[in-house]
Amino acid sequence: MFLEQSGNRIGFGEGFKSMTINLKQLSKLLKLSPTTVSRALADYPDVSAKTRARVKQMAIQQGYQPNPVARRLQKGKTETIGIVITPEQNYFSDTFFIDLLSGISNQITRAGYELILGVASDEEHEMQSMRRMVEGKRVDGMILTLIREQDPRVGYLLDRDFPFVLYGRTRETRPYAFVDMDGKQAFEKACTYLAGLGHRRIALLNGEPGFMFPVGCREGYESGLFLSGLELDPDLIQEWKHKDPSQSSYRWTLELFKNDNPPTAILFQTEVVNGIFKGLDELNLQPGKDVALIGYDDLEIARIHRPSLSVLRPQAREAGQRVVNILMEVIKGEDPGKFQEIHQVEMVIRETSLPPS
Amino acid sequence: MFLEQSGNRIGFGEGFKSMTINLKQLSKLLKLSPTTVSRALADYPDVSAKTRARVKQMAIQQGYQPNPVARRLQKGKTETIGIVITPEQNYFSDTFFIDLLSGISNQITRAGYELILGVASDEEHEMQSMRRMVEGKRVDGMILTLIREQDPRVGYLLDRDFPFVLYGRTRETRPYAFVDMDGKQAFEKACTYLAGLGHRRIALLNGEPGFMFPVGCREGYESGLFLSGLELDPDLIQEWKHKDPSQSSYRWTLELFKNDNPPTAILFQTEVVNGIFKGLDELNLQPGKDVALIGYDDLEIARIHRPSLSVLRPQAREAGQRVVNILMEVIKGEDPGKFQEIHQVEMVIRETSLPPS
DNA sequence: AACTTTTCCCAAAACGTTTTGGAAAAAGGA
DNA sequence: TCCTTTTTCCAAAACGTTTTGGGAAAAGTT
Repeated sequence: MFLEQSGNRIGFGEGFKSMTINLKQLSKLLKLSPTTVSRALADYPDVSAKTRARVKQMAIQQGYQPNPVARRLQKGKTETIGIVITPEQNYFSDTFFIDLLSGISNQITRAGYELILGVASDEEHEMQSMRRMVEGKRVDGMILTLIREQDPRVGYLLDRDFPFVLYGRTRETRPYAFVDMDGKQAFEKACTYLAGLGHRRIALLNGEPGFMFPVGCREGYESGLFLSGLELDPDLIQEWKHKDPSQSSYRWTLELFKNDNPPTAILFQTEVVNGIFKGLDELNLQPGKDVALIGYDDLEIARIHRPSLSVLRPQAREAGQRVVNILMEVIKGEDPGKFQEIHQVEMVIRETSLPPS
Repeated sequence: MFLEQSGNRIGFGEGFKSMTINLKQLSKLLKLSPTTVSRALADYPDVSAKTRARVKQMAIQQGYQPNPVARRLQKGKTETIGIVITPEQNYFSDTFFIDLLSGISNQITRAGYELILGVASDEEHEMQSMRRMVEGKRVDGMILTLIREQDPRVGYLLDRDFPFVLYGRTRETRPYAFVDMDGKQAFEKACTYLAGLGHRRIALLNGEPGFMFPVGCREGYESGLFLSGLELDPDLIQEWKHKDPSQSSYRWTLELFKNDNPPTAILFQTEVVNGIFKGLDELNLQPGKDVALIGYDDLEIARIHRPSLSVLRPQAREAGQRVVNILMEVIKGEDPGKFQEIHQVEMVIRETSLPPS
């Protein structure tokens, strides 16, 4: 009733004619069964060294590569990891995120997996894109970034026992796997460093509330003040908006110096350094000289600007690789609670962290 | 010899237990054959309206979604599109690229396809990542960006008749599909506009040679000068480097004004505006007042800066959507040569394009 | 009533792998 | 020599769809 399987078909209206060989054809060439060929390539011990070598050589010669789709069906795995990004939040354009993505992508490729990308315009589409991946059986695991304090994605994935790893943390009592930067320790370190230089009025221009990262920054800042015997002044803490980082940070910079007792140093995310520079410029204050600055993230601008910006430098690439390695373990069935990593952040002292004048 | 298929298996050491129903289970519930259920869901005419409705309702109620991996195997398609990005070139961090990616991703999702992402550190890994996708049968088509004048990727894909679409163009005689921005027309427009304001010395700070985009920019610039009856002065054309855009553009800005007869206007890619601002600042020249500026790409900085930057604004999102629609046609077997689109670029006049003082 | 056509459904094949459960052949042991 | 163990290979099943090629029942047509 049906034609004998012919391997390569001539496309009817199909642009691309596959030139590649499949397992059945390869096994015919070798006068072996598909079973044996498959097992030889997978280094099973029940195929003799001689035939294994013969199979491998022929496979290379013929350029054979197992069809990933067929393998996925048989293995019951998609061999695919999903990630959803939200460009609206002016986050994706940071080089640190690209580094993270780069680490993730390379490690995924190394594992023979695929990374599929969703781009969502807002929180709702972000969830929708993730659900498509999860409920549509399109991925084996998810990577989440830009974590909020209350993050519905985490609850969603925990509820259905779906493997995932956070880059960051959230408020959630159930155990889950994450890789996070130690923002607290970083800001504490920066704060005590500045205090050690003699600064007494240190300001914090923090990220938008609702996200988890600024929480750690603030904790570190407060702890740093405390350790240095400085008092916390609520007027010296401001928050910029994700919607327009430059604009809001610019305004807050001006605001900070309306204070009767203005700061001599500012801690912030490097992302908003342009707004700060602009504000200081307008106030005729020299960065580094009149006001010490330490930013979180070592962006290009930090190195290029004169004076160059002292920064806290998270190792995003390494973190990305860890995220993937952990996710692979979780997919294998390991307990996610075992994988909770907090990475140290190094401080790079450049030209904007001098003692107060 | 084998167990009757049981649908959901209990995972042994597997983290995630699929809670979803498959076609066979759904058909059993409906007391229909899998064939009929499959055809009902696909709106084949040979299933009665009544059962079709019944099937669809049950499918929704049970949350049935066909397993994409199984469908791909049967259909002989991966339903997947590949793209490789190279963060090193400081290109990926531009919002215009994010817009492009956003358009691409949304349109791909709409088609029920997947977007897989490769991140490559250099040209060699870029090719390697693409070959993995193509030769490993992991995608049905490729999207290429950041196109070089001589681009080996294009020849590679043409040679094996693999579907692809360029965002941009290259030097290649064989027909291929592309969507490009009309950089030539854009720069011509900006140039004649400035000339119309009375500018006689207009400089071009162009992108790195080797890439295709700067070629069009220069053509448009030269054509704009010609149309305005202005002579071309090679001293007014400089090129910045992808490696460090800010630094090189800063240096070239200083260089331009060492000229005996310095420019009164500069055309450039907005990407490097920080370098230019810094250079002008150092020369005590006010942007917009002393030197007119028009940048290509409407980045955040262009809107936020005071004075705000006049720009050429490519519609990256729309272009991304077109790239996907075209790629779908090419995958279907349409002649790629039919799809060669050049999109117009609008000019947004803001505060940096005044007549010379 | 006896054909012909249309409507509606389905069993089996196919996509290309990996895994299962032997089985034949070779080697070892008495 | 005969039995046991080890080595080496393989046929068939399974993954979950879609497509193929009917076929039975219902509806029209003479």
